[in-house]
Amino acid sequence: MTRRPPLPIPPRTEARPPARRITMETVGRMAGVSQVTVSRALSDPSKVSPETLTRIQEAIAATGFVPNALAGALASKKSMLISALVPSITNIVYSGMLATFSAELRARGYQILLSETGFDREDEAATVEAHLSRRPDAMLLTGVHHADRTRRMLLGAGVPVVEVWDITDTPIDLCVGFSHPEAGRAMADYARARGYRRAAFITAGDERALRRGAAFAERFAQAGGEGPVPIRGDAPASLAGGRALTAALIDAGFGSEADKAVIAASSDVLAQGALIELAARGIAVPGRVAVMGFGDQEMAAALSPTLTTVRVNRDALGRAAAQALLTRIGGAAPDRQVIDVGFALVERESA
Amino acid sequence: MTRRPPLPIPPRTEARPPARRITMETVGRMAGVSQVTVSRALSDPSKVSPETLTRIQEAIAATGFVPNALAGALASKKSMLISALVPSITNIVYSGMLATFSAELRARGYQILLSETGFDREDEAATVEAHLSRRPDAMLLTGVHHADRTRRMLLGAGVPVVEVWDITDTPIDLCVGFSHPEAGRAMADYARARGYRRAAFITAGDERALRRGAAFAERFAQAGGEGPVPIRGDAPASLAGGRALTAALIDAGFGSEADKAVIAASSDVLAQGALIELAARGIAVPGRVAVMGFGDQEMAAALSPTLTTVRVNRDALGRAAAQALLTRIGGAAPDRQVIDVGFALVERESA
DNA sequence: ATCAGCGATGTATGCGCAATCATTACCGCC
DNA sequence: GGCGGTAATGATTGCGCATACATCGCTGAT
Repeated sequence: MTRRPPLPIPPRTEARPPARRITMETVGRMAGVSQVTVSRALSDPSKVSPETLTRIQEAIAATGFVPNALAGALASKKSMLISALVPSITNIVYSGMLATFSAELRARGYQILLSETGFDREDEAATVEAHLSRRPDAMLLTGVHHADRTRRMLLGAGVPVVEVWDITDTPIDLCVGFSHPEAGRAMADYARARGYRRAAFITAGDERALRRGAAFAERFAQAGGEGPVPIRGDAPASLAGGRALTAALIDAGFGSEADKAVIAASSDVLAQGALIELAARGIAVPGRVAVMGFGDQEMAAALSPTLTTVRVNRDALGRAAAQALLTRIGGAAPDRQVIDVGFALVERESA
Repeated sequence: MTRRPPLPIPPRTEARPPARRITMETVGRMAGVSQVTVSRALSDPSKVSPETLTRIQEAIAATGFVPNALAGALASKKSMLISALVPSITNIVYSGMLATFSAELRARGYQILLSETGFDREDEAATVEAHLSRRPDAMLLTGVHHADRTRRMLLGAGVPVVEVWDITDTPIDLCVGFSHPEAGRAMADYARARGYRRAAFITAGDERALRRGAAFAERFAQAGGEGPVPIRGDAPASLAGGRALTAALIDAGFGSEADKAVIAASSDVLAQGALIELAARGIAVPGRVAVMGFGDQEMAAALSPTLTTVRVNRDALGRAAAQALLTRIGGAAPDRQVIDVGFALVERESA
C-alpha cells in the first residue's frame, strides 16, 4: 500500500534573477553615510547618533541587507563558527550532547559546523582539516584517540579544542568526559553486589563501548564471578542487534542454570533488545536473567521492567564543553583542563 | 553511587603561542613561486608543472598550511556551505534524514551548517538570517510553513532552497516530502479495513503530526468508525508520553467494550509507549486494543508484538533533497519542483 | 581667548584568496 | 625564418568587511 501521487507542478521558478549584491556600501549610500558607519551601526549602535541609526535601519529594511559574515570573519579573524565532530548524529548519545552544546553556543552568537566522522581516525583527520579551513574559533572532538596528524594540525592551528565523552591525561587542549573503564567496573561491582554469579557483556563496536566491556569482564572475574565473561557484538547498537546477541547467548546455554545471571549491555538500546528477546522467550527478568543498560536514555525508566543502567548526564557534558571553550576563546586559561563529569549507577527493576 | 574523581591536572597548556599565519604567499615564497601558482596547484594541479607541484606540496607539508576557505569563498562567491535547519536533531526522524543529506553533500565537497529551530517560526526566521550571513550555497528547511519574513529573505537572497518532510503547491523553491493528510487517511483506511470500530489518536505537538491526526480522525469517522475519535497529546514524542496518553485513554474507558479498538500514534516512539502500557495492564495487542505507529523506525520490527506502522524513507528523502539542491546549484532547472516521496503502510502484528 | 577632550563621522588599509589578463619561453609548421 | 599556438607562470584587482587612524565641530575648563 504505497502512495506516490504524480503531482504535476507548473515550472514557476526559472533560473532566479541574479540577486543584486547589497553591501554596507549600498546601505550607507542610501542612508547618506559611509560604509564604516553602517558597520558601526550594526556592531555597536551606541557609537552612532540616533538619527543616523534610524536612517541606516530604514535602509537595511528597505534593501533586505544581510551582512556578509565571510567578509567580516576574514577582516576580524573571528569566524564565530564552532566546529563539531561526532561519530554519528543519529545516536541519541551524541545528538543529545550536541543539542545542549549548540544551544549554549548559539546563545552567544556562535554557529555550528557539524560533521559525522564515523569511527575512523583517518576520516576524522580529513574532516578536521576541512573544518580548519573555515577557521573555526573552537572545535569539539569526540573521544581522545586521534590520528597523529590530527593532533599536529590542531596544535599548529592554535584553535581551542575540547575532547568529549572520555578523559585522558594527555588532552590536546581541553577534555570533558568520564572514565569508561571506571564505568565498566562500576557495573561489574554492582552486578556482583547484587549476587549475580555469571555475566555476559553485549556491545556495539565502538571503541569506548569495548573498553567498558573489557573493564567489566575483568572486574567481574576479579570480584569472584564465575567463569569467563563472554563479550559479544561489534555492530552498531540497535534493538534488533540486542535481540540477536541475546538470542545467541541464550541458545549457547547462558542463563540456563540455576545461577543468577546478568546481561550487561553497552547501551540502553541493546539492553532493551535484550529485554524484548527475553520477554519473547518467557524468561523472567530479573528473576532468571537480569539486564543492565548504559546511558539512561529517556526510555529506560519507561520500559517494563524498568531498566537498571548507568546515567551519564549528556546535558552537563555538552554544557561543560561549551563553557570550557568559551572560557578558552575569551583568552583565559580554564581552571581545569580535564573535567570528569562522572556517572551514576541507576538502580531499577531489571537488575 | 556516583564517581567523580578529582583528577588534579598540571596546567600544561598556557595561552597558546599565537600561530604564525601561513598563507599561500608564505608557501609560494618557500617554493619559489607566486601566490597564484599555489592557488592553482591546489585547485587544478594539471595547470602546474610536475616539479613545481612537488616543491609546493613539500612547502605545504613543511608549513602545515591549510587554505583559508573564508577568503576563498569571499573571492569566488562560492562558500561550499550548505545550511540546514531542523526542528530537533535528537529526533531520529530528522537526524536520520540529515545523516544521508550531509553524507551526500560532503561527498561533493560541501560542509553543513546546522541549526535546531524548535517548532517556532520567528525563531526560524532569525536563524535563517544568521545562516544567510554565511552566504550558504543552498539551504534546507523543514516543513512548508514559514514566517513571511523567511520567505522574503530567501527569495531575495536567491539561494536554492529545499523544504523537506512535507509538500505544498507553493514551495519557496524546491520541495521534497509527502502529504501528511494523505498519510493520516491511509492509517484510517487501514484501521477500518481491518475492522476496528473505535479509534484514538495519540500525538506529539508538532504541526505535521497534528495534521495527520486531524485527517485520521475525519476519515475514520467518514469511513463508518464509531463515535468521535479523541486526539490526545501535545508533548514531545517520548516513551513515557506514549504510556501516559495510553493510560489516560484506558482509564477513560477506551477499549473497555467488546468493540475492536485501535490506538493510532503520531510516531513509533509513542506507539511503543502504548505497547508497553498495554502490556503492563495485561491488555492483549491487537486482540483487545490494536496499535499503529508512524515512521517505521528500526525498532518497529524488533518490538513484540511487531509494530504496524507507516514507513517514510528517510534516506530517500535526504538523498532527493541533496540531489535537488545540487542540480539547482549547478544552474539547471530541476525537472520537478516538488517531489513526493510517498509513504507505505507496513502491516505487522500490532494492528 | 585657548586648548584638551569627546562625540560623530570619514579615509585608508588589508584580511587571503580566485579570477582576469598579461607575459614569457618554447614548440612545430609551411 | 617568421608566425600562431600552447604551457607555465606572474601581476593586478577586488570580494565585503573591521580596524586603525584622521578629521571635524563642539564643550568646558583655565
